[in-house]
Amino acid sequence: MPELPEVETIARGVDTRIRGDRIVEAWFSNHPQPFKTAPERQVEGLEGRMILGVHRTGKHIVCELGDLSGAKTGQSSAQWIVHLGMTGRLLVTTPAGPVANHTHARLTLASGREIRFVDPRRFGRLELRDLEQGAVFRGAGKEPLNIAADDFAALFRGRKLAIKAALLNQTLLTGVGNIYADESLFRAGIRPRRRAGRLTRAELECLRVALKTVLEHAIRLGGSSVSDYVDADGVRGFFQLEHCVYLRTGQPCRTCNTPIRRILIAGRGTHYCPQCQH
DNA sequence: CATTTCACCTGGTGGC
DNA sequence: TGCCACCAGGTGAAAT
Repeated sequence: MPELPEVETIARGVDTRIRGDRIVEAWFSNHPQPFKTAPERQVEGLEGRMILGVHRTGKHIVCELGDLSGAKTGQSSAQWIVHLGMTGRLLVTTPAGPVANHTHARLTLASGREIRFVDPRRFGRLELRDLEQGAVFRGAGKEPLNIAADDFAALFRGRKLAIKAALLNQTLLTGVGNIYADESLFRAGIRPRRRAGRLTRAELECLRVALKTVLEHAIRLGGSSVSDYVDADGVRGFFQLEHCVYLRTGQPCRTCNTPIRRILIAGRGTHYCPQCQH
C-alpha cells in the first residue's frame, strides 16, 4: 500500500497514541511470510518492553523499545520494525474490537489499547532488532525530503535505466513508490522513460524539488487512499483527490486536457501526460 | 556490477 | 450469478 507520506502519517498517529505505553502480551499468526524475525523471538523481545517512540525511516515504521529490565534509561535497546508491503495496516484499537481478516499481529498494551497488524496479501514484514551491538536500523537509500541537490544529482549519474525505475530503487532513494514517482515526474515535466543518466542537472534539480513538494503536500493531506489505505485510527487520506496522473489513464490532463497515458516500466503501471512531459 | 523479470499473495473490478 | 482476465501502494531472488 503505502509510500513515504502514508507511512509518515501512520507512524505519527501510532506514536502519539502509544508512546510511553508498555507491551503486555504479543500474539502472531501462523503464516510464515510476514515474519522477518521468527514469531517466537518477537514475542520474547516484545513482551514487557516500554515503547519509547515511533517514527518512519523510508517505508519502514520503527518502534523504539526500552530495556527489558524496565530500567528508565530512555535509551532504545531494541526496535520493532514494520514494513506494510502493498496492503498492510497498523492500527491502534481496543482488544474488544472485532478482529479483521488477515490479522497477523496483536500487541496488547498496559493502557488497555492494542496494536494490530493486518495484511491480506502478506507482502509486509515484521522484524525485531536487538540494538545491544549498536546497529541502528537505517534504510540503504537517501531520504528524499532532505537530500542535498548535489547528492540527488549524483544518484543518477551514468545510469542507463529509466528515471521512473531509478526513483523506485530503494537503495538510491528510500520511501518513493509508484504513486509519488509518477506524480513527481509529472510535476517536473519529465517523461518516465527518459534514461536517468541523460537528465540535465537542471532537470534533476527540478525533479528533486518536485518530489519534495509532492511528498510534503501529501503528508499534509494524510497520504493517498487509493483502495483501502487508512491511518492508525482507520481514517483515509485525501491526497488521491490531487493526483494528476496516477490511475488517471484516459482522463484529461489537469493542465492541458490531453488524455493521460499508461505504459509499463519495470513491470509497474506508469502514468504520464504526453503533452506536458518531455 | 547494473538492470530486468518474475514470484510472492488476496481482492476488487469489469467484460462476457 | 459465475467465470476469467487484469489490475493494485512493494521488494527480493533469479536471470540476463
